[in-house]
Amino acid sequence: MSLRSVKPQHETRTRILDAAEELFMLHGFEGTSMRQLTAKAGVNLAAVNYHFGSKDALIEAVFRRRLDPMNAARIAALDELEAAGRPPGPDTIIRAFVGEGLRMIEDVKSGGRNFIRLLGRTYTEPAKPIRVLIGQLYAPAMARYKAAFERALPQMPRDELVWRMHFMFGTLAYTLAATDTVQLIAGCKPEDRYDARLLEERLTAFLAAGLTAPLKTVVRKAA
Amino acid sequence: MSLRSVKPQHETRTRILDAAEELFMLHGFEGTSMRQLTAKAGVNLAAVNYHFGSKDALIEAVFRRRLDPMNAARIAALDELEAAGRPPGPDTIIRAFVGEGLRMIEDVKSGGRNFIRLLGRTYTEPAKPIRVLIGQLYAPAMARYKAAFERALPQMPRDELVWRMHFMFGTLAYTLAATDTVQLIAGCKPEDRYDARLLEERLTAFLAAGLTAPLKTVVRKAA
DNA sequence: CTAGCATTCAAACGTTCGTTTGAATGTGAG
DNA sequence: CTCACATTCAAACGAACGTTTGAATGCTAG
Repeated sequence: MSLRSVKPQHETRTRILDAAEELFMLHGFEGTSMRQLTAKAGVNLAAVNYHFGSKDALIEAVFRRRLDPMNAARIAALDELEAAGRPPGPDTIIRAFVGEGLRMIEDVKSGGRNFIRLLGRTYTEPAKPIRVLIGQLYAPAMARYKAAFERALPQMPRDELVWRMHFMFGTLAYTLAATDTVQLIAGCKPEDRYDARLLEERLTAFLAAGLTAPLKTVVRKAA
Repeated sequence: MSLRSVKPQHETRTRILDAAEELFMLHGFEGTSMRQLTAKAGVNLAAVNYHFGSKDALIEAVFRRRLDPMNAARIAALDELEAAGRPPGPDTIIRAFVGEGLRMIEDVKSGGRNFIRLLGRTYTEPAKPIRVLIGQLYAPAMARYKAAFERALPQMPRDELVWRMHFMFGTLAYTLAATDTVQLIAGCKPEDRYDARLLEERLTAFLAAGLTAPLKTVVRKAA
C-alpha cells in the first residue's frame, strides 16, 4: 500500500473527466450518452459506473475538479488584495474575480477552457440538482466577494448591491458561454474572443462602470 | 371553406405550445418527454407529431410564436424613438430593448413569463440548431439596434461597441434566466425579482453605465 | 510461482425515448 | 342521410438510454 507506484493510478478517471468536460460543453448533459463519452475517452462503457457510480455522480465530479480550486484561487486573490493596501476599490475586486475565470480559459491544454464554457452554460441549466451543486461550490467565494464589495461601496444599499452583483455574474457567465451571439451582431473571429488580456480589460471596464453607476437614476427623455 | 367557424381550430396546437413552453423552461428540451408534454397539455401522445411533425419542429414553433412579435415590437419601439426627437441617447435605446423583454415577463396569464425564462436559458443552449434558429429570429432587431447605438455613440470604436452589446445581452439573458443565483448571494424573495418596473430601472442604469464606460481604462493598482 | 485484488471487458438487462400505425370519432358539405 | 375529411385515440414500433453482470485480465505482495 505505502509507496505505491501511483503512475496511471487514476488515468482512466482523468480520461473520463476530460471527455465528459468536452462533450457536456458541446452537447449538454442529457445530450451526451455514456456510449459517446466512453468512446471518446477510449475506455470501456462500464468504466464510468465503476469509477464514479453513475452519470450524475460523474457530472458532479466534473464540477468539483475545477470549481474548488478556482474559487479557492479567487478567495486567495482577495486575501492578498486586502492584506496589501487597505481597501481595494471595486474595479480591483472585479478584476480579481474575473481574472481567475479568464486564467482558466487560457489554459487550453488541460481543458480548462472547455470547463469554463461548460460552466457558463450550466448557470442556466434547467436541471435543479446541478444548480444546487453549483450554488454550494460557489457560496464561500460569493460571501467573501459580497463582503468586499460592501466595504468598497459603503454608501450603496445592500439590495442594490445584490442586484448589481447578479448582473455582473450574468455578464461573466454569458460572455464565457455564448460564443455565437457576438458573431451574430458583427463578424468576429472566434479566435479574438479569447485574447484573455484584452477581454479582461473590456469586461472589467464594463462591469466596474455598471457596478458603480449613479444610484438614483433620474429618467430623462431624449433631448 | 370561407367563413369557417374557427372556434377551436387550433386549440390543440395552442395547448401543446403552452405546455411545451412551461416544461421546456422547467426541464429543458431533452429533459421533457413527449409523454409528459402531451399529458400536461391534455392531448393524445400522437398529437404533437400530427400537428407539428416532430419534437424538433415543436421547439421551433415555440420560439417563433413569441420571438417574432417581440422583436417586431422592439424594432417598432426604436422606430418611434427615432421618429420623435432626433437621436435617442444610449439609455433610451437600452430601455426600449429591455422594456420589451420585461413587458413579456409581466404577462403571466398567457405564459409570456415562461417563455422569457426559457429564452434566457436557450441563449446558452448546447444544441446547435436551436442557437442558429434564435440567431435568425434575432438578426433583424440586432442590426437595427446596432445601428442605433452607432449613431448614439459615434466616438466609440466599432469592435468595442460589439463587445459591449455582447455584454449587455448577456446581462439581460442571465437576469431573466437565472433565478437562483441572486438568492445564492443574499436572501431575496423570488417575488421581488419580477417587479418589472424596478428591475427595468436597475437593469437600464447598470447597462447604460457599462455601455458608456470610459474608453481607455488606465489600469491603476489599489492606492 | 501463486494467490488476491483492482480493473477492464463484452454482453445483456429493463426502461424510456420519439415516432408510426390503423381504427374510432366527430364534424361539415352535398 | 351520407360521404369525406380532419382529428383523436390506444397500441405498438425499433432504437437508444443508463446500468448491471460475470468472466477475463494484469499487476503486486507474499
